[in-house]
Amino acid sequence: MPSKTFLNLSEEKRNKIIEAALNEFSLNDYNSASINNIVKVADISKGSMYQYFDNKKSLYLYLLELASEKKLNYISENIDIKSDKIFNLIKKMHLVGAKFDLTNPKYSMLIINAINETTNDELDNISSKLKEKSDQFFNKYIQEGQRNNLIRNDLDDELLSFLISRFSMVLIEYVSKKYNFTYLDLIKKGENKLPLPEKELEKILKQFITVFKDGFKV
Amino acid sequence: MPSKTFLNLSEEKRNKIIEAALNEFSLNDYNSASINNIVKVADISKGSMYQYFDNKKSLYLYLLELASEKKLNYISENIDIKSDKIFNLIKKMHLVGAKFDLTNPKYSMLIINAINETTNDELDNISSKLKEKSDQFFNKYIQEGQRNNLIRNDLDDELLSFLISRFSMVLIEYVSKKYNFTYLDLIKKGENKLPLPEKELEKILKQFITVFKDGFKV
Amino acid sequence: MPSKTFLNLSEEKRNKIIEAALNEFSLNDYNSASINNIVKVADISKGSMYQYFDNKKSLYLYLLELASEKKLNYISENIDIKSDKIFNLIKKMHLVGAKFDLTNPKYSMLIINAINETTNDELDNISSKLKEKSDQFFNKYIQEGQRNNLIRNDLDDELLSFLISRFSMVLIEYVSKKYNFTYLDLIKKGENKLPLPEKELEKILKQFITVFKDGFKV
Amino acid sequence: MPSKTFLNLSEEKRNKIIEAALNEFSLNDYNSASINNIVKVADISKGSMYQYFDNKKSLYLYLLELASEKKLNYISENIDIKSDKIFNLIKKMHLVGAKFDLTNPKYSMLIINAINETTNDELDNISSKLKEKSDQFFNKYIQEGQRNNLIRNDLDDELLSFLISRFSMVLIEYVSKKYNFTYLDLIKKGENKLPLPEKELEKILKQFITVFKDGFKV
DNA sequence: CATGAATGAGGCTTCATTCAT
DNA sequence: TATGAATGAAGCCTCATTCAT
Repeated sequence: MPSKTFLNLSEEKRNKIIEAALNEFSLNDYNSASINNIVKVADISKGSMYQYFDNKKSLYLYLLELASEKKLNYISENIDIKSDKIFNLIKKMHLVGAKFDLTNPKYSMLIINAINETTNDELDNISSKLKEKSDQFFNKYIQEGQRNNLIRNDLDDELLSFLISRFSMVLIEYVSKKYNFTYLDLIKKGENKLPLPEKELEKILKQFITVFKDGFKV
Repeated sequence: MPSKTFLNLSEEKRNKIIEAALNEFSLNDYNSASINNIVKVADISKGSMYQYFDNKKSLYLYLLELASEKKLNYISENIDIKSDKIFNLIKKMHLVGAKFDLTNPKYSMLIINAINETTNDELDNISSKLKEKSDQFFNKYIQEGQRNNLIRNDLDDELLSFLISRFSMVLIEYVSKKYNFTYLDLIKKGENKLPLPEKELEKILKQFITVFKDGFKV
Repeated sequence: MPSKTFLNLSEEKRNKIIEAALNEFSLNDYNSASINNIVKVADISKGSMYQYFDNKKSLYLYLLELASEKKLNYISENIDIKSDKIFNLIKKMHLVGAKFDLTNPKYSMLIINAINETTNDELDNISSKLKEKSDQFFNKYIQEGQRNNLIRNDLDDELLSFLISRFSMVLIEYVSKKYNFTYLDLIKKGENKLPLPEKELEKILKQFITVFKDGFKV
Repeated sequence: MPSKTFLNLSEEKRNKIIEAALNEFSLNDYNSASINNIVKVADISKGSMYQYFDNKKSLYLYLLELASEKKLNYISENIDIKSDKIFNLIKKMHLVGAKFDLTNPKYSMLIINAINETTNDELDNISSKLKEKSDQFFNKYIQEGQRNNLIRNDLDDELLSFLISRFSMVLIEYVSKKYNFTYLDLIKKGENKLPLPEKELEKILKQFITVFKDGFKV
């Protein structure tokens, strides 16, 4: 979505722009985010911004793509898809995903905000698309689990992947509630460090997986 | 939150205003919703609107209260809290909740939008408050279930209620995905009728409950 | 300026309205003062206010008249015009005037604000009129002093009365600066009590009179 | 306070805007002055104005600074501080100040209006600040006069400078009263020319100084 | 005589985008 | 390629006043 001009920019300048835009779009929803603010913070002219990106939407979608790519890369770099049993695999996916979110709160928040953009016509259902993508990602593993008789077959695979997918989206919310911090704090502080010991994160995930595997009942 | 002036209005006029505002706030997030639009549709002057409500926020919170009240009333009228076993009770709650959402899509969408207002400082964390309230509502039943040894005690009750609570928020999303309609359609058409047979709704819920009760595993 | 209706009101109600209006007009200049606010605080309907007074200006001028009258009464009650020598008389006038201002800050502030209304066409030069009135009041005494050879005759009597008159308008400002309080504080606290010992007020006035009588020079 | 954008404008355009704003703020108090009016007269779009200045206050403070600077420059260019005896110096200061006011009525009126802004919280006590500055300016000379035994030491130097300072603020008022013109006339006509012979101005000032030096008494 | 609902003009401000240089 | 000045629609909100009941 960005012009060649943008891609030819020095990395430093490009990053400054991305950083400024990321900040704005992670702290505001699409409509409330302001291009004016972004160019001010990035210290570039408005004309330049519109030479790099056709319009607000284009910039937004580019950032979103960047964030998605970054997250996917992080996950695929930190997980060994094949090695494990299904429930362990799912646990690891969530663990790695959560670690990405917590150490890249701006990117993560951007994606969350996009998922919340349910009413904005201008963005052609970006929210639905993102959710669908996530649902389908998990669906592969669910189906495989069912084929291997590790996951019960009397339940709709779409339902199961929907559940897993949605809960991957609120996991951080639970963690932050339990450990008393907010995304906003993480974003404002700057990032990089886990706000809780990894062991604790794993404990929570273990419980999550137990629920999904065995259910609530005694 | 509304002034006496508003409450003294003829019911017809009051409803026209509520309807117009509801429409705007269910189709747009808080910032994007426009008072100008609302007064145009309600066919009143801007000055009047501001004699009814102190400001945009006040109108919004009033609508939200209205919606919450309406939903709670609907649920308490359609459910017999005491009569049932825990998992049946939860199933019924969700069934009734879903029925409300599907037959009152504007009110429902308003609440959903409020839950998505995670970035708007002006609304003093309305999203968190709503979620917290829902979490605590379910927590009571979870704790009771644990006391009665119907729900396992080795899992954090907050985690379990968090899961149930969040699930109640996305249930309709799954239903609409499965039955190929969208909230927007329901809102635009006008309301009242379930867009799918109640039996089907129950079937879906039965599966959901099975998952929560027994888990994914074979 | 008020209607008979207003004058026939119970004293209590009338005072409530006056008090509310006084508050608004002492804390805001004419344009910024809001009838809406006044009726809200006075707890009467807008319709009533417009039955008591033709319009904003009419209410304002009424209050101003009230304040002027009150101040003049206070002064004439607390001073024995004839008994004294000219400079003593002037000193006493200022002392009494200052005491009125400090114990009736709302009325006083209203008058000060009116004197500051130099740009508002709507008020037909109320500021000039008030100043002129004050100038002429002092002019009588200056002329008499000159006739009696107590005040030098080589200086324009208008200039001298102008100086005395303007000084009377800023006296409180100096006092409040010297004694570290503000009109706003007095108004907000409620009134009645001198914020400094009367002796101190007299000391300041003694100096002032010395200046006017004998000048700066050694 | 203005943006670079504004400073980069052609002098012609910049002056047109300043002129329009000056007009509005000299003829109206802060609250009553209208940005809408200004942009209409200056023939620019509202959006442009807000690219030049952050907000109304910023524009206002810029004009005020401009006016203060212009007046100070005028005074320092037309007076030889060192050469004179104290009372002569004070007379000259007032003469030069009065000449500035009469030949730059818009700037002068703007400052006077600012001094009258006693009730507006938004302007953070601009009135007090301006007065204090003036008081302190004169205080230096009063203190020096006292050190050199030209001004009596039995009177509070703050009181003396307060008096001189306040009377510098009303001098023009007396002149215009005596010579039958108004600021408004000067502003509306355009400026530049003294509305009375300089000799006459000097005569008035001579009397003023006599009062301050020698007092009223025979 | 009291009420209070209705009004619409006008207030300040922000916005995404364009285009001549 | 970069710039930054220009725009005008739209945002929320306040106001003094009127008039039917």
